[in-house]
Amino acid sequence: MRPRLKDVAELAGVSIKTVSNVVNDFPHVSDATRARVEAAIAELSYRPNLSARNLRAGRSGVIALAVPDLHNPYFAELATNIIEAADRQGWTVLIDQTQGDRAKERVVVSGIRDHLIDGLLFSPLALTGKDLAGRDRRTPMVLLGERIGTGRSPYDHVGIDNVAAAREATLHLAGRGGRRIAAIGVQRTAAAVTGRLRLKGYRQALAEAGIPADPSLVAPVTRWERADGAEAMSHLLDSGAPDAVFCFNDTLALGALRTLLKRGYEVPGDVSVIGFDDIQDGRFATPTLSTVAPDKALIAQSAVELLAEGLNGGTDLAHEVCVPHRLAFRESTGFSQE
Amino acid sequence: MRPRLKDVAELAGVSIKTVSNVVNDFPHVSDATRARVEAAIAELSYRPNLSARNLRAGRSGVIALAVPDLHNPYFAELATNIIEAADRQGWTVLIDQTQGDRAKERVVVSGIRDHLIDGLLFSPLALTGKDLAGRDRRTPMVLLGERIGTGRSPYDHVGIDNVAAAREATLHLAGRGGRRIAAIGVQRTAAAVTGRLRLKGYRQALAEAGIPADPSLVAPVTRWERADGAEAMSHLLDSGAPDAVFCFNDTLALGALRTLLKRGYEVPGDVSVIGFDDIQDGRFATPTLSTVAPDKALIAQSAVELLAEGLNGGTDLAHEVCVPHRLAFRESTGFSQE
DNA sequence: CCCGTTCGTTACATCGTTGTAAACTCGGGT
DNA sequence: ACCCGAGTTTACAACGATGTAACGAACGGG
Repeated sequence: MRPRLKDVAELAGVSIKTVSNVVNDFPHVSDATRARVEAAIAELSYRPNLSARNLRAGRSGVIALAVPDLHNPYFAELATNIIEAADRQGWTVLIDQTQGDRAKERVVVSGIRDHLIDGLLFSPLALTGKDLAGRDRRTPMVLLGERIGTGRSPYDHVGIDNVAAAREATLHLAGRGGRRIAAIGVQRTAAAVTGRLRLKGYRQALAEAGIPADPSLVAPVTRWERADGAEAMSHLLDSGAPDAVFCFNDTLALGALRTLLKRGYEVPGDVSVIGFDDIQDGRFATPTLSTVAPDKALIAQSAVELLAEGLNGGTDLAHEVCVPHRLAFRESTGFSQE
Repeated sequence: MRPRLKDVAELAGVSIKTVSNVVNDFPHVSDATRARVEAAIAELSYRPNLSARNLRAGRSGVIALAVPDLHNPYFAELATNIIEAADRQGWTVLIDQTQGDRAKERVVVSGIRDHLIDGLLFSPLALTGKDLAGRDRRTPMVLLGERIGTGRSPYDHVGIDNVAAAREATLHLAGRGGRRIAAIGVQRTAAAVTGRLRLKGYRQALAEAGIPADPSLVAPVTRWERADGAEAMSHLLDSGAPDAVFCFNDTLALGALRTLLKRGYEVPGDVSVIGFDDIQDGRFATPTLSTVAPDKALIAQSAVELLAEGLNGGTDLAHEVCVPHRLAFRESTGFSQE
């Protein structure tokens, strides 16, 4: 059996509470007693039982991160950042994968794990405002990515300015002489908020650059994965090749790149490509991929801080954090460095 | 406050234990009582407190997965598979990132989380047999990837036959006419077992194919990341280009590919490339990357099953599971399909 | 020399759940 | 009418840690 406080206490010849006091670094323990207890702890290699401690404290020291899929490099990188940020707070992160499936996302917000976790970082894809409405608010939650529902949400939220970022990316393509600028990534589902925002930014930029919007240049996809990007690019090429493509994320862009090169187009010679997310893969693709780079470390840090605040009572007002982004210019839009 | 069994019991007018019996689906609860209790549970939206339950049961329903880094697509994909397999067992997975850092790996095996987790799936990079020796064996552990230390290990292990796989990959390159076959991925650190095994397979294949081993074609790296692959490839090209390259993982291969294309080499025309791991990125690289494909789903499934067995007492004998692999032939070695 | 103070240590109750064993209810057999 | 046993329900004691309040010892001041 694992040693308990009681075992240590007996070995050291003191009471259970004194051992507890030593373990928790409480004052008012004489040096002699402390030394004796520490020796006993070492001898038995005692470790506090977290279940018991959590039961007593009403906390578990574990937070959950719910993302669609770790295969997706963006979420894998985000998860890494969040695990690091949580570590600095002394928290352990437990990861839930929802596959962007609405039913699974509902389970996650429903608080199925409420007793196991102190807080939830949630990056939803398919959820609507309604799904959130009935949520039991005893476990704090911070939303990552897009806001959900209309109007004021009672939940903290960390995201980036998608419209502005998409606009800048598109303007960058236009600035390089793009006239037939395609967009890959709109989705049909009602919940695809991010895609709609990026489309909005894309359109704003076209208007600003005085380029007429051509609906045939907006390629829909079902998911945001390489295969979808590849396929969408294929369709675009079949119906009159664009001279620039803004992909709503890097994964789509890598798929598109693949199709372009396979079909003999030069990038950025014939077609420039820019993505979104700044995943590591893009930096080593051929050509290297220009992209919108959100500050992922800051997203993670902010989210964890908001959660900490929510745990300590926090304010009733929901916070909105908008994390800055920058454009990373690489070979796919004619730059050689970075 | 969150409702407890006691609150439900009072509302339903029964004892605490009866509620507990209903919650746990015990027999010998009359239909009338059951209905009354269930109504009370629903009304208060009661959920069992897992800390208390775990304290009582001595289990937590959580297992830990320790990997070097989720950025690394191989581990991200493995993690996904493991989370799914664990889910089927009713377990939640908690992820630790070690960065391949020996100190952090030591912390992981030392059982720092022993009270929080029921078991540990561990994919070590830097650990040696010594580090494992002192481990407290009360929490079962399954090693993923390479075996550690020499001789019989007391731990379950799931891996693949690296020597055979590397041999096959190298023979494939030789079969396509490769004569100057390079290898990228050996590491200097003593703990880099996987690299040594793959090197062994590479050498076996060369011998078998009657190709003299040329030490200048074996490129060392510090880590197994894209940048390292790119740099190693650069050195190889500077000192007399090879006509084929076996990279010890796909990430290295993607980096090498990048360098080759950048410097004007054709793949597979001038140089064939094969990797190891079958990460998704390789399927959409240009050209698509041939690779050794371990059965990741089976690795995950086997590991989780072994852990389950270890938890239920299990046998004292350590299990060795060798999961099959296959070669995926793609464009980087002259195939167009798959 | 006694008392009040401070410091160090202790016993006890408590967190929410479940296993054990005992108690209770009720109908049927004697 | 009474007992028995199957079927239900209950009280109580754990699981291991920690907050509370109280205790004892040592010390200095009056």
